[in-house]
This record gives sequence, C-alpha cells and structure tokens, in this order.
Amino acid sequence: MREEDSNWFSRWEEEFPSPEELMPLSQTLITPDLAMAFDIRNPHTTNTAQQQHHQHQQQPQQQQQPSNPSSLPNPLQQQQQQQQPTSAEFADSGELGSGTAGEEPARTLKRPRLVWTPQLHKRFVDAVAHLGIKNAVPKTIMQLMSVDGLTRENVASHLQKYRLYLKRMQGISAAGPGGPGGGASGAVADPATDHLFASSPVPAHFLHPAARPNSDHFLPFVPALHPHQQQQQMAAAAQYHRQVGHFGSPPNGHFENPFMSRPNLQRMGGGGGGGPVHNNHHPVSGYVEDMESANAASGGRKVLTLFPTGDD
DNA sequence: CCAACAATAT
DNA sequence: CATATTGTTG
Repeated sequence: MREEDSNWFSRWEEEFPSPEELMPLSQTLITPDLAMAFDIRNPHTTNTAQQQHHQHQQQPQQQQQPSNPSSLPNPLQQQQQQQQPTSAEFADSGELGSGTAGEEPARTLKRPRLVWTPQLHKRFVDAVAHLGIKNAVPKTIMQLMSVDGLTRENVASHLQKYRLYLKRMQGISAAGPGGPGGGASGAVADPATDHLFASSPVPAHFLHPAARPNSDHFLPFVPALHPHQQQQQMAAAAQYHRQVGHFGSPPNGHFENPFMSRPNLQRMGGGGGGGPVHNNHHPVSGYVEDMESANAASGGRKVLTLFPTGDD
C-alpha cells in the first residue's frame, strides 16, 4: 500500500482544509467530575499560566475524586479550559434532587456518556477520511484522533452510527429524496435529523466502496508527545454528561480503572484487522485547531444551539 | 485473546 | 435519539 499510491494525495490536498487541522492535538477530555472536583472556578490568582505538563499516554480521567483533604493534586490533572457554555456542556442529567449525595462506594462506577461535539466529530470524520473507509476501524480511528480519554468503544459506537448515516445518504443521493420507501427521508441532510453529522462534510469517497485509494499516508498521528508539549486552553474536546453522584469517594481509594493500561499505542500494523498504518512524524511544532465556540466570548453572540458548520 | 461488527439496552 | 453495552464472529 505504500507504492501504489497515486494521486490521492492531490485530491486529498484539494479537499481537505489542511492537514494541520487534524494533525496535532491531543485533545483532552475532561470529565466534569474531575473539573468540579478541582474547582474550576475562575482562578482568582490570575494564574493563567496553568501550564501543566501534559503526560503522554492516555490516562483515563477517572471520575470520582478522592475527597481526601490531603489528596494529591493528582498527577493526571487535566488542564481545564474555560469552557464555553456553548450548547452541549454537562447538561445536568438531572440527578440530584435532594442532597442525597450518594456517598456510596461508587464501586460500579461508570464512565460518563461521551458527547460528540462537532469538533470531536470533525476529528472523527477527518480521521476516517484520511484513513480510508477500509482502514477506518475503531482502534485506528481512535489512535488517529488522539483524543485523550476516548475509548475504542466510544469510537466504535459512533462509527456504527456514522456508517448508517453514510448509507442513508448514499441511498438518498442515488435515488433522490423521494427515495425508496423512505418517504420521510425527503431531506438530504436534515440538520435536525443529522445534527452532528451535518456539521461535517462527508468526504466524497465515503460513498463508494471501490474507488477510494486509501493507502496509508503518513498519519498525523501525534502520539502523546513530550511533557512539554501542551496546548491547553483550546476549545473543549468533548464533554461528558454528569452521571452518578460522586463525592463519596472511597477512602480506600480503590476503584477499578476501566482502562488502566492501554497497549501502548504503536500497535498499528497489518495484522489485527488493521491496515498498515504508519504514524509518520512530522516535525510540526504544534498546531492548534479547534477553537470555535464563540458563544459567550463575543458577548453579543448568544446561544446558537448548534455550532455553525462554518468550520470546514 | 483481541478487535470489529451487529444487535440490543439504557 | 444518542451512546453504551453486550453478543457473536473472524
């Protein structure tokens, strides 16, 4: 797959905004619990420079902070950015009600629901696009996305939905809105229905199986770089929903880690159903992408429930 | 055994 | 409906 490369590159360049858009970043998923636990209030100390060393490797953000007074600051403190109260944020799921804080040993703790924000989805689509549908399998996508905290399951689930979306689109585009049976499908891309999907253009090649040179080009894959590489403060990567109450952290400090050790990346390679993926390192210094959420920042801007598609 | 996928559950 | 979880298969 390396030599048969053709001009996909040209097309690629044409179509995509810029590799830089998806290249560098390891977005950090912060969990609300974590954020709250850390008290994300406005840092009175103007210590804006919260530069933290970004540990590489995906360390799961464990919800549930040890309420231990002398609890350590946590090595994996996630830098948290000023989240814009944009639309999706940790919309309260509504638990609460009374201060019935379950101090239960939150054994059986579960991970909060991942919310696929347009940015995240964007990355997802870009990753898939660049991988080619063939190689776009959950694990690979996940790795390419380099989103901290993202699990294979997350991606798999999203991918499943995405494939359905693509399928639907194919049908529509081929047969027209009036398409087969799906009377209601009248719209090609009903923002209301597709919401998220509508925010990112579906690369043409997605629609057909045979004509897409996937090849493995150099992937922008940015394995967690060195400790000094941190680009915090960017828009939020993804947000989680609040779920169970935390608080009652186990004094024992024993909770199971859903994903403790991950097979250090770099596992891509032929075999495992994965295509030969090369993670080519580019000497890029460090780009920042994302950034949007102008909602409150502008002052005038308000709400706008959905993000404008004006990203790509 | 792990990963992808499909189906099902929340 | 959007994700998560589970079951099955390769």
